Amino acid sequence: MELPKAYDPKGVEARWYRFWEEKGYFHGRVNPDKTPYAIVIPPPNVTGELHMGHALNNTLQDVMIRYKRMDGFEACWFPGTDHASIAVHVLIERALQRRELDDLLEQIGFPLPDDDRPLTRYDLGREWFLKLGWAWKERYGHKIKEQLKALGCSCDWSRERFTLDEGFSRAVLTVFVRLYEEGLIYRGERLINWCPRCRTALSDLEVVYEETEGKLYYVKYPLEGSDEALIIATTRPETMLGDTAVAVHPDDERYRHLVGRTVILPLLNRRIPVIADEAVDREFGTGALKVTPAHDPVDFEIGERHGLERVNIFNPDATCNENAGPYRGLDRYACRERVLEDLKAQGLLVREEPHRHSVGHCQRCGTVIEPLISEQWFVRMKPLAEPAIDAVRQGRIRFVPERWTKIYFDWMENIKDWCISRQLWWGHRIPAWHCRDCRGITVQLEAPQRCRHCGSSHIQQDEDILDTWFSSALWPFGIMGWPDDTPELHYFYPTALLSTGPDIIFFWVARMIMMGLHFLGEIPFRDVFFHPIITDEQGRKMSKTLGNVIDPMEMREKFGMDALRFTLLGNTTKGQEMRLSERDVEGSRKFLNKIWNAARFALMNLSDFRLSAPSELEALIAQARRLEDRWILSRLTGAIEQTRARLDAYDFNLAAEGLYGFFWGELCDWYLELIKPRLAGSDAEDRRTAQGVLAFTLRETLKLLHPMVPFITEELWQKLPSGVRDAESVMVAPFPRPWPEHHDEQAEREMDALQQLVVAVRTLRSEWGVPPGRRTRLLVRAQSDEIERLCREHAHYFERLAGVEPGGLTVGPDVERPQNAPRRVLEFAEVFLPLEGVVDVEKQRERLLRDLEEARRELERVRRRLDDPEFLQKARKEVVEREKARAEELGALIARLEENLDLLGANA
RNA sequence: GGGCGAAUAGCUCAGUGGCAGAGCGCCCGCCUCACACGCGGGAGGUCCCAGGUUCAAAUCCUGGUUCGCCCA
Repeated sequence: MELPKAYDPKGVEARWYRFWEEKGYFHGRVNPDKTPYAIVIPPPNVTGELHMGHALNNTLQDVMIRYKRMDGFEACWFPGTDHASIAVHVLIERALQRRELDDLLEQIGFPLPDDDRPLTRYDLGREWFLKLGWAWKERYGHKIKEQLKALGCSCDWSRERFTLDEGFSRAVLTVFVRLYEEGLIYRGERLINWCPRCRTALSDLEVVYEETEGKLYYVKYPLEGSDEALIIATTRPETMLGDTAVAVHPDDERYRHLVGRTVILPLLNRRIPVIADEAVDREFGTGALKVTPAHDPVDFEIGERHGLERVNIFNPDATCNENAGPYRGLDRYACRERVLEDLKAQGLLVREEPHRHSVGHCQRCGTVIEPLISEQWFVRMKPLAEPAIDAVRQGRIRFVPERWTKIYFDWMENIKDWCISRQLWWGHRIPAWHCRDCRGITVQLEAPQRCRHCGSSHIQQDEDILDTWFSSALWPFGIMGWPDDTPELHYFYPTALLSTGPDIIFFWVARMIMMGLHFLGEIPFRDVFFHPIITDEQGRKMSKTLGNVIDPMEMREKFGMDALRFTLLGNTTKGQEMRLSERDVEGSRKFLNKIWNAARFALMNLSDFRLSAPSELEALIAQARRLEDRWILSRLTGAIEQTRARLDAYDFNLAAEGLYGFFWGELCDWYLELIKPRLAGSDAEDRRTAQGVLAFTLRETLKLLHPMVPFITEELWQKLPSGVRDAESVMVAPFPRPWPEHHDEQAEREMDALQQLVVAVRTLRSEWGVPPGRRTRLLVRAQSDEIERLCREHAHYFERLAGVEPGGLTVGPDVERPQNAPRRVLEFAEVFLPLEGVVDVEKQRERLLRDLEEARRELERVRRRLDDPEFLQKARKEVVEREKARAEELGALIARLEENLDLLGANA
């Protein structure tokens, strides 16, 4: 069988994905004979495209699910997408404004205006907008799914869900109704975060604060019936139009006499009281605070405590309303300018100074948030949070890396009620009906005919929809068919793992835990893995505006998806940041090419290798006696143990690096090189043994690698001689288990010594400029019989790997150094490489001196330890023994180095 | 303002009490019959700083410096 010289992933990937899918390997069944292992995907936004964060997170999940599937679990990865209410609104509304959606609008039959003026969602109205949303989803919603497939994700697509689907929506509404009935959802007037662009309320989490260069304005508020005035400091002078008090700290001597007096609010000439409240920061500004309960969270609370009036001065789009008097109709920033001008004109603006402060912005559209009094729906979080805290505290749910648990506790223990209503359309409409007659609210699953309280038929459904995260919180069980009592829920819930970015620990992870515990009485997942955030080489977040985005699909095009996957895995540490560069992906491609070529070499040498059954293979390797065979099998079983342990601990980088090192550094660099003569040789039995060990090692290694690099491993698997394969696809082959009988410490020790000797010879050759083709003799002065025997028995190693001529090895305890033979001194042996021609004595002396110095330094350190009675007394016995042995070795090494230096002077 | 984390080779990072590591990059030599996406060899370190604990500290503790993230 002839394979191309280089691995070309094009075509391979799509072909095998289709193969797996058609075989039904991705499907997870309710199967009582097996232990379930389930993962639910963090649902990507339906209109989104695969970015590097998706690629990372879904690679991690795919690795785990493939690993567990191969390892005998009933694995099921539940996929789906999220309707992403606000994100979709922002996208669609922006496109409407640019009139980029006219074809879709036409398609759904919306009567387009004749001109090309920008459209808003209000031009369409709710019904048309929803139609447009679905049409949009139809057109773009498949993209991300196709990209996940390109990534290799082995999701059970037969279980795919969309959060706005009928079934899932029922789960969402059911949860709403039940929480309402339990008193855990209420409606009330509160100060909320308002996005004037999206024209909706937001939860606290959806506000991102940014440090902004602003100004602090000092404004005079005259005292009634006096020439005196209080000076307040504010960053938002326009909100003074809504002031209903001025507050000072009760212990502030400067102002104590003013408490209870009245000041005249400038511009509007409203009389407002001076009050005392402990919330006032005496150090800030003048220590006197203007109080605007309707537009500031702190002021709101002060207002609550003092029964102050709440004057809302803004419309939903952040223009001023009638309460702003003469400023009515102005945008909030224009209003600020006018207020400042007017204050200045009246001599009430004392001064202004630069001031850095943080300003809240809408997470989705970036508009500055307006704190606003408004009637909204809230979830009472405390009762839900308590069991969720316990679940993590008791270790029923484990966070990896562990440090995130503290962050979780901090947030959960100070949790605030959650504003869940949104004044948007794309989402789950709140199942509440308001009665026009009695003002009562009827909350139920199906649309009622009459008000539950007064029986009136004048009822109207609440206009608002639910926060997208409200539905996401139900994902782990909603995806399994809840509220119906499905077999999937019994079998796959709780899931084994949730993998996600730490940026949504509160948004999503915490809320899933709360909802899962509340509605199913059980945690939604046992482990939560928080992966690092991907940045560019300089540690900057990837963003379109910065232009530093690395596109996964482009990487696939250039290097293949396996290369991208392997790169991501190799960089998945337990840190919080992952710097990614295209160069890394290129490096992974080289590894894949290495795999390809090693397999190519193996397959070329296995073309005549026939087996009746895989069991015959195991019998064959069981009798392998040669050192390199025993060694590679021992290393293989070590790699198996290690890979399992590392994957189980979510040490993805270590798992990837470990396999990289085993495959390249051991299998390719040493084993393949060592068996070449046997494969080409005439000893049929020996050849067959080598073939067997090779076939076995390759087969098991492909399995080990498969979860990480599924495509290339399947491609190669299918080329294995048929008797070697123990499954029709590597994806369903049994994941390797360590073979204790393959553990062979002696083989590893011996091989290590031989490797050191070979490297020593190679180093000499390289340093002395011996041409690669030139063969030499080699003399080894062995420290022990064991080493002597080892060298004698494996003389062919030196011939094969170190350019030693056949029969050119001399080994013994007292081998004399020939003239003009550079040497290398190891701890257990000395090697001499006789070279014809002139040897550079100086070069040789330098090298020996350097080694000698290092050895002396090291011995000094070891001696200091051994001379210390406390060390001898307190250190563990094996440590002391090791140090003693080491001192001896080093002593011998130094003696030999010194002797060699003397000889150099004497006979060179 | 509060919290969390990081600092180790030129770069990206592993290493968590007992001999300082990997990949990439760099330098030297090679198309050696799987692979130049390769092979062989090499150079390169104040493990951020200062104290402390310990027989022993890159590793544990305290303080500091710088950077990153989260919360208010």
